[in-house]
Amino acid sequence: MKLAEAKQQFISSWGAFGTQWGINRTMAQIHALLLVSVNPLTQDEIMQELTISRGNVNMNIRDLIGWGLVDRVIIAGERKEYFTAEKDIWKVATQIIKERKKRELDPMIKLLGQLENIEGDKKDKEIQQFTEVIGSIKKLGTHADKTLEVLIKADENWFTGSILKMFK
Amino acid sequence: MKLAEAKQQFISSWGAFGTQWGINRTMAQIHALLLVSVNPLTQDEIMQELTISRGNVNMNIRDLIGWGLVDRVIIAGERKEYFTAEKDIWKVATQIIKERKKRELDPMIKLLGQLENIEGDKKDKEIQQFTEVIGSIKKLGTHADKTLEVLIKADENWFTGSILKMFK
DNA sequence: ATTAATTTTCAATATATTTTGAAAATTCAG
DNA sequence: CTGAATTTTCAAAATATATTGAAAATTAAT
Repeated sequence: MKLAEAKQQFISSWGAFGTQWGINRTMAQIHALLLVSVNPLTQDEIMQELTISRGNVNMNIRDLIGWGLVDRVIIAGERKEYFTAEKDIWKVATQIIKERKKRELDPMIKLLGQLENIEGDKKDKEIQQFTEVIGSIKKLGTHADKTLEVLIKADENWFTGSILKMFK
Repeated sequence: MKLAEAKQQFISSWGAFGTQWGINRTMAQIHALLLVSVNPLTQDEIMQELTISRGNVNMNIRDLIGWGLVDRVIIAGERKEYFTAEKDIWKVATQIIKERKKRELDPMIKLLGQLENIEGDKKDKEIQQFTEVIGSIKKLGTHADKTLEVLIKADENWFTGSILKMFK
């Protein structure tokens, strides 16, 4: 397979993959494009490469920066801003985990905590089952939370082998 | 908080939570409803409870059955079908993991394998970086795949005991 | 075999999400 | 400070996704 074709395929598939996980297709595609670009790109280059509008690039780039996956790069003597993606996949993964945990898991656990205390007869079958289900989801969530916490803090070692240090 | 209110809140939040993870809101809500229902429900009861159409209930119930999260229940002497959800949250979680792995992670790893072999000069910076990025994503994916495989096969001790050891 | 109850399908419709593009805001060189 | 280059915003338009509801198919009782 030729490089250009493979790049296209990767960008397109990464976008589709993201969609299945609740991530905006274009955001995933921009991320993919920056992952396989050796040099930082400008908004115009991204527009051209993916044939999408300026506003779309701008908004999604900002989101990606918010997710900590993309950085602005200032190139001396250049007026335009450039953008680059973290190439160390381990860092990318932990960053995504960290953000989703913060944005979604933590609030869910908090909510479940609020739903645990139900007024009424503790012997009531309905109440019993409800508290049981809520309690166990919360427990599972809390476990996952702690596990991910450790995972994020762990160093790259368990992700066996050395990756991509050359591009940093 | 009253039970009815808490149920409502749980169903609604579970729906919103699902949405963030690429799961149809209604499907998540039906699942939540069945999770907190002591007895199996009919399509009509689900329609009423969530104020959604018959077709919607039917399609999403079928999806949920496809995900292995909901079962048809035959009640002797009753013409209508009843539906119930697995209440053991550990089983629910492993089932979801298993399905998403099969439906999404495995195909992605397969694709990455195909993108790894690029024609051309192996010394070319573009080609080098591309193969490096694809390779490392594939490696991470494979690692996650294996980890989840073990997780799925493990019994509930993972949940109650300490999953954390693995990453230390 | 008939028919009433129930489930399933799917084209049409409604809703939610994403994208555009031009105007406004900002930045910075001269 | 001025104004051209660049970035940002956001209402309107386009697209994608979910939902409806009635007709068709299936099921099971008589």
